[in-house]
Amino acid sequence: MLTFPAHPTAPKELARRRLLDALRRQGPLARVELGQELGLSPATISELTSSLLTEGILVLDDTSEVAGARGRPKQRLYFAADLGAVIGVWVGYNRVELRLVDSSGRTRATRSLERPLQDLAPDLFLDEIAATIMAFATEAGRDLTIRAVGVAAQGYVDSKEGIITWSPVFAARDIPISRGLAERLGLPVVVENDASAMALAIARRHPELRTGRTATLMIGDGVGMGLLIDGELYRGARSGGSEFGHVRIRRGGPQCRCGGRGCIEAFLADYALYRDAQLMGQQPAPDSLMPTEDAMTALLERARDGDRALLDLLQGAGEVLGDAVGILIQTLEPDHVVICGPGTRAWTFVEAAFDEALARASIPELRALTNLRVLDASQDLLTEGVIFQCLRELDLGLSRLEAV
Amino acid sequence: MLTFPAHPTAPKELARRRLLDALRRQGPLARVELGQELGLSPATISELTSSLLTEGILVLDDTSEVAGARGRPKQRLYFAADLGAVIGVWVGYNRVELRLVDSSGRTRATRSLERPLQDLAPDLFLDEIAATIMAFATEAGRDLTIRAVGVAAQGYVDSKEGIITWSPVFAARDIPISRGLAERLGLPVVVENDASAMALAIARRHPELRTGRTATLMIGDGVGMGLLIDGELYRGARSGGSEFGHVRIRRGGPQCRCGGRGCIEAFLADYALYRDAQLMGQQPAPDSLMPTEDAMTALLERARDGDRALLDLLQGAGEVLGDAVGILIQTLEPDHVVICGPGTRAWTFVEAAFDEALARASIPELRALTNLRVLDASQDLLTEGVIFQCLRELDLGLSRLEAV
DNA sequence: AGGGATTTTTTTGGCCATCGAACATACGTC
DNA sequence: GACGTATGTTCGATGGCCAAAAAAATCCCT
Repeated sequence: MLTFPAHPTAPKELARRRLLDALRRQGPLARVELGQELGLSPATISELTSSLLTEGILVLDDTSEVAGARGRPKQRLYFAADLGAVIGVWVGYNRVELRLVDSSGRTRATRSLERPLQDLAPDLFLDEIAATIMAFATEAGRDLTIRAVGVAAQGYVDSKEGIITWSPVFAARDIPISRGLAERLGLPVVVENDASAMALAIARRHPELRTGRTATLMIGDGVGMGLLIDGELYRGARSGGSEFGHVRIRRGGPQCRCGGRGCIEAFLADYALYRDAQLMGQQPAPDSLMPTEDAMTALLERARDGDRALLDLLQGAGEVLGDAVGILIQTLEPDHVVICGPGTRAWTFVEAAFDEALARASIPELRALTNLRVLDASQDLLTEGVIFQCLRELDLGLSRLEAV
Repeated sequence: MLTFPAHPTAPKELARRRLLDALRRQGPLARVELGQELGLSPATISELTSSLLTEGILVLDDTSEVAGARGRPKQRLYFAADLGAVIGVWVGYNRVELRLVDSSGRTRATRSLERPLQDLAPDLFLDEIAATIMAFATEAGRDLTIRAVGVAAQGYVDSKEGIITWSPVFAARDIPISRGLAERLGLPVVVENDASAMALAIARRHPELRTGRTATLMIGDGVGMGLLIDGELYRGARSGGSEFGHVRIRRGGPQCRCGGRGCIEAFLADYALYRDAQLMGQQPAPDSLMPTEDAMTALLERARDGDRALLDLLQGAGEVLGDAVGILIQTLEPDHVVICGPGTRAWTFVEAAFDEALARASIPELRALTNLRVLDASQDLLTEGVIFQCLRELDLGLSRLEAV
């Protein structure tokens, strides 16, 4: 199978789809809860779920028992684990993260590879990725049928067409990820901007972020932003994410990977901090390679030891971040702003300057309406987010009714 | 009546509401067109419309005849004109615009008043506005029942609660417009940010702006931004609009009305241009009052005559505007960006610098996805936009079924 | 002029998704 | 062990919606 099933149109299939999607988004739910969620009567829910149960699509979920309540206990329902699996892939500058999750959402295996891909031509790039996925699948998913693959990548992604239009981490442009991988793997492929994937995954863990507007700022290899409106991804002009990291926040500022100058990313991303720190220390400027995790830990260590110049650098980064969040608040007035990613590891050294800059860059009345939080979210969530989207696409197929 | 009717929940009323809303948004439509729009069969549409016609809510619309087509001609339907009227009010720094529109959307009267309101205390402010509306209603709407009032204002508006939380043009804060006017007028009141109202009105005239994301930048007394997603208003944290004009785009830039420095508005708004032009001409800085329309025309005249300093000033404004649109594109990736408002009158002197700045401030691949247009939209649209929202709220009442 | 051709609108009969109400079930509690 | 409470199921009935057929209103061609 190469493509995902189409959206159902028949009324009954639509109801099934809404029910399955509610389960996917809200986790295991009892029938009464589904009824409230979907605005349907217990009778209708009972009919829908009984067929889904006999078809083996749903199962009773014993793990999430709520004891101590009066009355007949709730029976929570969730997806069966034997409906196949999906693989989520995050492609970074010189690293690839893989995750295999079964239909019930349980992670079966993960893998992390150091593998520089940035200079490959599109075809070779696709060959490499496909081979990596295939190897992972045969090794980790022996007993499972792989149903789909999700890819999260930095940059501007057209997730409708499945193309990485432009990415700061690949030399090639307009890489047809979906088509290319689908041909090589014989599976449907979802492509998502990595910050969007992160936003989705975080919202799954924090239900309060699923109502209203949540802007999730991810700082790491680059700076990305994912915007959720009532838990659903806001998609830009071509179904892509946002390139908030390349908002030019300082005129004539430092060089950025995108070719511009003074982008937010050029102050906050790992490579930018590393580059500037090296320069300050009179050490030769590194070539454009990404710093290793060890190098960044060492940098943090220097800051902890009170390296004045480095602390100034981080303070400058905090200022830029404050201005950036100011722009977000003034432009979008989100209910929640989440700052996450590896870039938050230096938060203690950044916070003061951030607060001060944000105070100057936003109107107090508006700032007060926005709930700000800094999360130490692990990179694992990137693959989780795109896998979640994959599963939702596959659920469309499950909502189809078999002719009997 | 003080409040708007609640959203219907019964299935039939919901269908009526969807039908009426489609008519309100897409203008007069034939039954077949309604069927396609709503995904309902001709049979269902026929049943729904026949009752709406006998109830006198809809009428046949002869004005929009399409000749030359084969087959039986379409009968377009639209709202009857005798279901009452609404008044739309735009409250500016020292001007109030009024418009009276009947239920069929036809403008029956307009009025424009010079009336400084900015220094009044909330209660007096509400008294003034209420008196103005009342006078206009008794004079212009003699034969019509006024059903509701819509208010468009600059600043951060909580349109759910009907409060102007913060506005650069009023000294007072948290003005309870909805409640205050509803008490004084005995009518339900809609409050909307003025740029949002403008965005709605423009989208009504340009159907292509109703699909995808449209960011409408309005430059005039201040700088506002309204964001539409598939024709529907994006609402921030507290159902407000956006205060994009107070994004701080230059550190330590010129003073802004909001108290900050270097806001977009402080470079582009009429008062800012006027102030800076006066300063340049060695003339005494004007007090904080808004320039009159005449003063701005004179300014434009000086630019046409080749006043070097003034042209530089406008060029600087163009640069800021380019950077601002760059931020919009990088953050939201809208399908359309519309620049409108009185501030566009100097466009010829601004354009070159704008283009250059925008090119530097955005990634070419993303910029290419955004359709940019500059519209010479008149201020009249402000009242039209908020009236449109009023009518939609009132349509909720029409979608209710009478017990028979 | 008149008889298709074409498209819109109405009418009719029937289906099926959903619901209300009664019933069955499975606990805690006293 | 009876009662209270909440969840889940069964069954008959409702009514929103549709497909198909018919009617209506124009254009078009001979």
